[in-house]
Amino acid sequence: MKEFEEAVARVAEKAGLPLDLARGAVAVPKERDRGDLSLPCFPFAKALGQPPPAVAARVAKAFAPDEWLVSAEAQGPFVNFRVNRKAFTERTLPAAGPESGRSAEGNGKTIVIDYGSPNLAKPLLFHHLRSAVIGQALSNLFRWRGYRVVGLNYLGDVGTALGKLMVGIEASGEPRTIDEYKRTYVEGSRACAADPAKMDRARHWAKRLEEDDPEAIRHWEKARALSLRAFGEVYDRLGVRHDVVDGERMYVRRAQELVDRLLRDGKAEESEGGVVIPTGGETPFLVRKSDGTTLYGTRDIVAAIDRFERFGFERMLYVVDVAQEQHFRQLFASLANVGLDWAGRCEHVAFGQVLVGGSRAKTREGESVELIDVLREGEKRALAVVEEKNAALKDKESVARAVGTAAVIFCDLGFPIRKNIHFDWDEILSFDGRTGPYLQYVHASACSILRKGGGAPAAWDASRLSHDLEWDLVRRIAELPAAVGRAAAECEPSHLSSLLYDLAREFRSYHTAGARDATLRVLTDDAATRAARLKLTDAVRTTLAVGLRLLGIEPLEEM
RNA sequence: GACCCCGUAGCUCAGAUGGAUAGAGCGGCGGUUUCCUAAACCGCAGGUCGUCGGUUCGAAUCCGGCCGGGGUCGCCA
Repeated sequence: MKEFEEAVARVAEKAGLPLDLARGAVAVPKERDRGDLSLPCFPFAKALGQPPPAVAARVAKAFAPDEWLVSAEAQGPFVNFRVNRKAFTERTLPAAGPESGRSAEGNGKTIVIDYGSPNLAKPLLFHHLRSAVIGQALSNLFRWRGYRVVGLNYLGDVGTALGKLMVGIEASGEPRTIDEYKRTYVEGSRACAADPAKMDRARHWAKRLEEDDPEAIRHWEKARALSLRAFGEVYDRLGVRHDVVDGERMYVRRAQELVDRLLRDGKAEESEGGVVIPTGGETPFLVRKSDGTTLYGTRDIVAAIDRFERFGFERMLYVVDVAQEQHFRQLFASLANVGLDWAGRCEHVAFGQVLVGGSRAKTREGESVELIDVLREGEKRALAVVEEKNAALKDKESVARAVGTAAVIFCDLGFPIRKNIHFDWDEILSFDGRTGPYLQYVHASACSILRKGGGAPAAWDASRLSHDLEWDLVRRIAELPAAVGRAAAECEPSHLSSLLYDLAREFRSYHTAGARDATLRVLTDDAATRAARLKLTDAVRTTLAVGLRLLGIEPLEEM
């Protein structure tokens, strides 16, 4: 909290150190029992011509207790301060409400987030999870910071994959259900792999679709409607929502027009039978193939322009696999090179890949697992645990579904997104340890205490929270706004998930300490202590709930 | 070959702006349930932070070389 850090800086100033340098030096000790705030004195040593320990001693000597700080102790080259716990607690706990971490920093700014990007007529596979879940968390985080967010799903709805589906349709007739579509696609895809003539046929269909051939469009429309329904089932479970659903096909015509215009304006040039945009440092960006058709990258340029015109964004994030880093570097360089001054507003939020047995899961070889199957299996396993642990619970099915989903989501958001994920059923669907279900569990146990204790009291006395375990929790709760801010600023939800896990673990530790020592129980006999502890428990509960919702995980009251 | 990422405990990974004894989870071993949810908690074992060098009062963190792994490198998306 700002006031307390400022108080430390002012002590340093009193000792004759430069105020702005002191402000930047204030830190939180890594070992929390050393103190609440610290001042490493190395930066001042040179300016004052004194060794750091001497500076530290000098600062400690200049200290006098005030309403913010109660003690200062020089320990070697550091000065460690203890804050006025009562004052800090009285500010922290009331702030931990349902609006915790919210800010207005993004007011008036629009951010477009492109996440999901499934392909038509193909099921969502496990590795599609990442873009959707990370993108949704970023949407939530930026909305919480006051931005207007446009969550955009950009469908892969052109290209030879669609052609392969058509080949399947020609062989086995028009599919009626999603499962039939899936089978038809796989059949068509296999046929094309085995027979070059079929592959040509698929390319032919793809071209017809690009040329707005009515029959091709009719198939496309049906495939689109059914696919969206199938995607919707998965997205609903994951809490993934989009504001806009676009697709590549809407840009095919404009892509050709763009290439013509760029050629006329001298922004693009012919090369080896195709057309490229020079990108400076990067490899030239191919925007038209020698057969005259455009590529997805061409459509990406048109899409970016279209989105800028439609939404007037301050920033646009592409939440896409790290393997496409070079593509996006080329894309952004191309946007800049054709003279779009807002090119710098586009960013690639790159996440790691899903590995199966050490190497990348490939969609085409069918190595990956269907996402819906993972979610169903998670629900099944969670239901078995619920039956075992809490058979009397009502609504077991929906709890099990929430728990299974939480496990899957936390695999994506519990660690820095750039890390690869090793696919393993038991790892993905683990409910033990540092997992989504653990966070739900701790939240549920806090809810349980509050139910038994009659909820959070209106009046409470912060000085009753005198135990170190309680102080740890208060400090942790105070970190939420900064964690949310940093998660959004760095597009890194794990800054938030890490804090939630630390908070949950410390609360659980506190909770079980009450089992060994009855004087530490929240629901203790002394009314004033009980009220203060209930307030603390409620702040923990609320902080977990707010954080989990931002991650897209449902906080459960019972499980 | 070029460019990008990565290398921390048996396994999977945390360690923002360089700072005081490098931390979790899983797995292993040993404890804890007449007590607010044991999906938990407490304890123990386990690390030359790939390697060599540099910058610095101080390096897992910054810079360079090397070794090892992954990714990408215009006519797929």
